[in-house]
Amino acid sequence: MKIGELAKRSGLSAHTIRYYERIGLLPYADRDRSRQRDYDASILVWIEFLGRLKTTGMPIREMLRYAALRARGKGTEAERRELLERHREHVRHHLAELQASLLVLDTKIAGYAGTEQRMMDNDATAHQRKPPGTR
Amino acid sequence: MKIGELAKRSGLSAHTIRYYERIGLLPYADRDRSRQRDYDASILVWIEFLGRLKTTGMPIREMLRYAALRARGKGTEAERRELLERHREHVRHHLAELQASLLVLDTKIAGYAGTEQRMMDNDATAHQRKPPGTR
DNA sequence: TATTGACTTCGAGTGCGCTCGAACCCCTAG
DNA sequence: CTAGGGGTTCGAGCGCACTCGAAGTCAATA
Repeated sequence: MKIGELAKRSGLSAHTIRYYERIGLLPYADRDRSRQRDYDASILVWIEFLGRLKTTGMPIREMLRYAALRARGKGTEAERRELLERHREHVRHHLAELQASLLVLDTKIAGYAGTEQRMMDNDATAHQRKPPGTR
Repeated sequence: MKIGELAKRSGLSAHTIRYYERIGLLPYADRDRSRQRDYDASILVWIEFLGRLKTTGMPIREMLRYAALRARGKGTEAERRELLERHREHVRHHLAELQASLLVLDTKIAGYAGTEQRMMDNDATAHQRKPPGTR
């Protein structure tokens, strides 16, 4: 598979794939006789996993640490697991925050729904202090 | 309340507060006789809500649209509600993705836990195609 | 043989959301 | 009266994760 095909299949752009290889997120790809990258389908599994890490907010720095351990192969399993477990905690935390904020959003929206015809003004522009005497 | 105090209470830096005012996320603050910003505690409510929007991934551009409607005051409730409802959909979507990825993470971690002494190698470095003849 | 189009490397540019430093001002306490 | 510790404006710089363009190579097709 050449880079264009992999781009289509992975959803990454060819530019991004080269960038990922450059920084070490993707292993250096074999080249064919004309120096073009030639991929095995198995790379898609790795790219998809990277996508999961990205979706869950892992910075590239951290992915690189994981990728490096992975490239070193056997004997790094415990470290990889720890890295992933730490990350999982971040994700759980973020998830909880998101859920809490979603509730706030729901409340706010419900407030607007109530305002629709009643104009209860739950959200006035009343930040500028104007106690008698100021200004 | 001066900017330093507000910074402490809101968790934003004074630099960030000024930046937010500059771009229009925070209303232009009244100044005292020596041209220093003087805040009413009610601004904290708004900052906290901005934090929710930020936590849930709303870009500043969008927050600005909301802030502008809010500043216009009455008559913009329906628009504000719509904006928030659209955002809520984004959040729900993101939440779902996060949950799915969390499951993947769990599975992966469980795989490593199993590998701990057994070395099942669920994650080999086998991307470089090497069918007999290549290279 | 000529053209087409996907590939190559390299380095510069982009958008986002801050973050910081410089140079200056003003009030209060010692 | 002086020193300190706030504050002010302004514009430049930063870290992240791409994204793009230029200039060139290569192989398959008309």
